[in-house]
Amino acid sequence: MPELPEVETVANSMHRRAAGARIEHVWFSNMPQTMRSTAAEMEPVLEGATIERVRRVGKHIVFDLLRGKKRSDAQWIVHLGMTGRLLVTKPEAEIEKHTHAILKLRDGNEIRFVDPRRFGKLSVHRSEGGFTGPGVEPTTITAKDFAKLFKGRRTPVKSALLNQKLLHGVGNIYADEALNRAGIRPTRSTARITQAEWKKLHGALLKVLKEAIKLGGSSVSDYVNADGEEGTFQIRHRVYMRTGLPCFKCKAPIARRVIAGRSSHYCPQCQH
DNA sequence: AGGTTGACCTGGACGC
DNA sequence: TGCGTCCAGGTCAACC
Repeated sequence: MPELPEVETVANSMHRRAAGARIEHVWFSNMPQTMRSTAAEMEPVLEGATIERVRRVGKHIVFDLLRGKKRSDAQWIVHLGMTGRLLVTKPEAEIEKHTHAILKLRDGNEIRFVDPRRFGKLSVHRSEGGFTGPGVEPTTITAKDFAKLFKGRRTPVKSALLNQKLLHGVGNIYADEALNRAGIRPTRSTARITQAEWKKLHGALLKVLKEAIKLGGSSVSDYVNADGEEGTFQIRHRVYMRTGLPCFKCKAPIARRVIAGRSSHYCPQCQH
């Protein structure tokens, strides 16, 4: 499900519902692949802590915690993978298949992590400055720094956009949508993109991400926010999952090609 | 060192 | 109805 706009929507809705709540008890499924930290590492960090803030960093959801009145030295990090959902529910709500974590809150609600494909990850993070993510934030980077990020690389621009160590937060949908709006083919080498095109791509990416955040993200199959509500940006998709359908601008059929193992959608006439 | 591929998972859609 | 194939919002380790 989750790229920057979806993760931001989940983090914000989770913050609204759970900020200030105290965690009384936690439970984790017996699925070691989902736990980047062990249950034994996470339990003492979470139990008895108060949720100070929930926010997005890249594609990660960061829980800032309080121990009494003091900031905890540890943060709880949730990565939704492909199909992860982080929900606030009443305790009597049916426990769905593939539930991997339940946090019981003092206010009576529960935070639940549900993830059928188990590509999601739960972990504890400890460091001086807190969790900063693998790369740079696409929403705040300047056009100049954006172009600099990709300098000296020889890879399809699509692969570069998906590289979380450079920009973090951009995934398959928004990479395709930004490239379409900038008129650049996903197969183009980063080495042969002009300054003017970098500027255009930066602008297009920013615009697409902002608009998607405003619409609560894209619900393609099963993505929902912490309140179980779907996003609506999928109705604005111009290329993603529109293979063979006519381009909205020129009517040419949208093409699909696999780049870096991910299907990439583009207009063969509008994107060069 | 940087770039690409396949593995990790479940489940839904589609063809026969 | 069922079975086989392909595909899906993401990362990693293992190769070139």
